[in-house]
Amino acid sequence: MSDSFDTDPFADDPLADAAPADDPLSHAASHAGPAAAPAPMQRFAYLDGLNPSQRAAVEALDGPVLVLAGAGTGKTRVLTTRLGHLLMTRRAAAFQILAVTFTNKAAREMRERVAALVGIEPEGWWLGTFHALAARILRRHAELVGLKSNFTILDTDDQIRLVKQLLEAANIDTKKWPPRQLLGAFERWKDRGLTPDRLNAGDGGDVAGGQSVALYRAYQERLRTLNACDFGDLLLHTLEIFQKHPDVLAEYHRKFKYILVDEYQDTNVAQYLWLRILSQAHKNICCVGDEDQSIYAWRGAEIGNILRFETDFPGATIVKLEQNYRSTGHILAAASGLIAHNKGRLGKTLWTQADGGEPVRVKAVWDGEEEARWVGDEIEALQRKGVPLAQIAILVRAGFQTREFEERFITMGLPYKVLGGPRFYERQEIRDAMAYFRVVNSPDDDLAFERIVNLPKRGVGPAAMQTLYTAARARGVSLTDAAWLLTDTDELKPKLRSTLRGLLQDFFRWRTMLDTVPHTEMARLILDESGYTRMWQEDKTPEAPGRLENLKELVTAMGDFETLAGFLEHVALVMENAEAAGGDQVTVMTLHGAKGLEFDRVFLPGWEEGVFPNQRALDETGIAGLEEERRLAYVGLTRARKRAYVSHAANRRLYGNWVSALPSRFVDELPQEVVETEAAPGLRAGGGAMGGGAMGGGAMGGFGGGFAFRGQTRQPPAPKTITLEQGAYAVAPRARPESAFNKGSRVFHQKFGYGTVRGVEQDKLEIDFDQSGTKKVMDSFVVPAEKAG
DNA sequence: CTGGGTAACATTTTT
DNA sequence: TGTTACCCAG
Repeated sequence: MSDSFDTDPFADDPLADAAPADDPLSHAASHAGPAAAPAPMQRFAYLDGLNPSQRAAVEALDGPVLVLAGAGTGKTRVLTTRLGHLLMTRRAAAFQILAVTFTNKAAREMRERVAALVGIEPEGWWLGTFHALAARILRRHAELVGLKSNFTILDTDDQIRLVKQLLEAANIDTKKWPPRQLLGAFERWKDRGLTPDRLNAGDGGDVAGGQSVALYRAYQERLRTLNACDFGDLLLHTLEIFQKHPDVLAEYHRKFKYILVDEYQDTNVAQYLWLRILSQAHKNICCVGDEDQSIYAWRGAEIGNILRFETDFPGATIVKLEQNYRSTGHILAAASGLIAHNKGRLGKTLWTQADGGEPVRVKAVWDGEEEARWVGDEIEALQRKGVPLAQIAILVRAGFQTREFEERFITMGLPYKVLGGPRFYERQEIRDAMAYFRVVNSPDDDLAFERIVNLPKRGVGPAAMQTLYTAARARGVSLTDAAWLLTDTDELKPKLRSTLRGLLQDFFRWRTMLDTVPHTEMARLILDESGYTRMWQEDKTPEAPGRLENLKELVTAMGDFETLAGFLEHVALVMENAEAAGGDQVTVMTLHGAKGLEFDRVFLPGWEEGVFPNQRALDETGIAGLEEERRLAYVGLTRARKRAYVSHAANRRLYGNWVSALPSRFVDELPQEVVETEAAPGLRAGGGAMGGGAMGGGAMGGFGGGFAFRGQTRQPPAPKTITLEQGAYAVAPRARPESAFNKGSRVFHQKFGYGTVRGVEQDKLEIDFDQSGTKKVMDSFVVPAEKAG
C-alpha cells in the first residue's frame, strides 16, 4: 500500500507482530523507568494519600468497575493513580492500556499527571478522545469500510454544505427544511449507532418531506466518494470493522488488556457499543462518571449507559466517591437538596469535613441591568477583601446572557474574560487556510476546493461552479480533475480558463514542493502565493489585523507537527480554544463550559423560569429536559469552593422585548436552611409562585411559569427608582451618539496607559494597549494621547 | 460577479 | 436587539 502512517500505532507493541503473546512484563520494564523494581509486596506510597473509597477504586483492577465520582471527590486523582498503579504493579505495559476521554484537555491532563506520578512519560500508550483513538484505528483499516487511509475528517461547515447540496439535488426547499436540522437527525442516528440500513424509510418522520432516511443514505454514499468521514463515522466505521472482521477485533483484544473511560455519563450509544465490543474479551473495563453531571443528552449522551452499567457489565464492582474536598457544607447541602428532586439517579450523598461556611446567597432584582450591577458590586467588594478575580466566575445558562455582564464590567473597568466564544478553528480565516492545505494535501477534497476556489475573488462564480459540478458528475471525477479537463475545452470563458489553469498549476506545484520544502514554510508560501494573505492585508475592517495574526499563529502551530497531513489530522480532531489572555480576570462562561472547573466564588445569574430551566428544553424533552436542567444547576453550584450567589430578575429584555419572569423553581428547591435570601427594595425574593408544596418531579408537561410577553415595550415595565439603593453612580448618561475616537488613534487610559484604538463600537472601544494588551473600554475612560500628561 | 440591503432568527458544544 | 443568510440591483 502506498499510504504510509505517520506513526505506526503498533510500532512499539511487541504483541502486534509475530511475537507470541509472551510476557509483557519484560517489556514493561523498559517503560517503567527508574522506579522499576518488581516487588509484589512493595508498598505503593502514592496509595497512602487516598481515602478508602478512592483506594478501592484504584485497586479494583480486574473485571468491570464503575466509579461513581461525585463533584469534587478527587476523580482525576483516582483516574491517574489507577493508571499509574496498573503500570507500577506491572499488570499492564503502557501500550496495553486504552484510556478514553471526551476532550483533548482531559487527555492532556491525564497524560501529564500520570507522567508525574510514574516519573516518566509512558510510551506508546493509547490515551485520547474517543474520536482521536477511533481515527487512529480507522486509518489502519480504512479499506475495510471503503475508505482510503488518508480520508478527510469533515468540519461542521463542510457537513452542512454537503447536506444542503443533497437537499437541493432532491428538490427539497431548504427554507422549510434547514440543512442544519437534517444534519442533526443524521447525527442523532449516528449517536445511537444507526446506519442507514438499520432504519426504515419512515423512521425520519416528515423531516425533509419524509425523505430523511434516503438522504441519510445519500449523505453516507457521498462521504465515501469524497473519501471523507464525519465525527460520528469515526466511531461507526470502527465499530463496523470490529463487528465484521473478527481477526481485526482479536488483534485489539490482544492488545488492550485494560480499558479506562472518563466521563462515562456523557457516552452515547455508539460509544457504549464501541467500548463493549473492545472489552468483551478480558472485561477489564473501568468507567468513571457522575450521573448527576450528565448535561449533554441534547447531543446524544445517554445517561442510561451509566444507570445501566451493572446490567451491561455483569459482576461489576461499584465504587462511590462521596467525600468532597472542594466546597463548604452549605454549598454541598444546597446542591444535594436540589439534585434530590431528580428521579433518574443512582444516588450519592456528598459530604465534607469542612465547615458549613457561608450560606448560599439568593438575590432578587428588578431587571437584568440591576443584576449585572449587583454582581459587579459584589465582585468589587470581594476584590477589596483581597479575593483574586481569577477565583470568581459567572456561570450563565446561555451565551446571550454574557452581554449584560460585559457591558457592566466594561463600564466599571473590571477585568473579565468571556470563555467559549468562537473557537480558533472555527474562525473563517483558519478554515479558509485549512481548506487550501487540504486541497494541496489531497486534490480530491472537493469540499475544500469549493471553499477556496473563489477566495480571494478570482471570478469563479456560481455559473462557473455549475459547469464544474456538471463535468465532475458526468465523468465521475473530483472537482480538481474536472477543472483540469475544462481547461482544455471551450466550455469556460478564455479568461476564466486561464485563471483556473493558473490555480491548478499552483496547487500541483505546491503539492510537489511538499516533498522537499518544510511544511510550515509551504504553508506560508501557499497563503502568500494564492493571494489569500493579501486579501486580508487589503481588508480594512477592524478585524483584519487579528485575522492575519491568527494565520501566523496557525503556521506557527504547524511547527509542532512532522507533516502537513499530521497537522491536518490534529486540527480536525483537536480544534480547541486558545488559552484566554492572562492577568487577573473574572471568568464569564456558560454552565456547560464550567463542568470540571472550580472557583472560590461562583455567581449564578438568571435563575428564572424560562431562562433556567430553559423553556425550550422543557418544551422539547419534558421531564427528561427538566432533570437535565436541574443537573446543570447542580453542576453550577458544585463549582463553588467558598460561596455561591444565585440571582433572578423580575424583568428581562429578551430579543429586544421586555419580558417578566418568575423565579426559577430551582430557587425553591434549595434547602432554606443553607440559603440567605435578599431582595432589592420592593421585590420579594424566592419563588412564591409554586408555594412550598410538593411538585416533586414536576408532573407532566406542567410548565406553568414561563414568560409573559409584554409586546414591544421600550422601557422596563416599571420605575427604576428603587434600584438606587447602592448606586451612587446610577446609570451613566447614555446620550453620546458616537465615539470621538477613530480606529488607529492613540489614546491614554488611567489604568492601562497608552494604546491604539483597534475597533469602535458606539461608545465602546477595543484598544490595543502598549503595556497590557487588548482590552475593551468605554470611551469615557480614555483621552486622546496628546492630551495626556 | 459583487456588494449592499433586508428579512428571519435567536440554548447548551465536543470531536 | 444583534446577527446571519439570501436576494437583487448595479
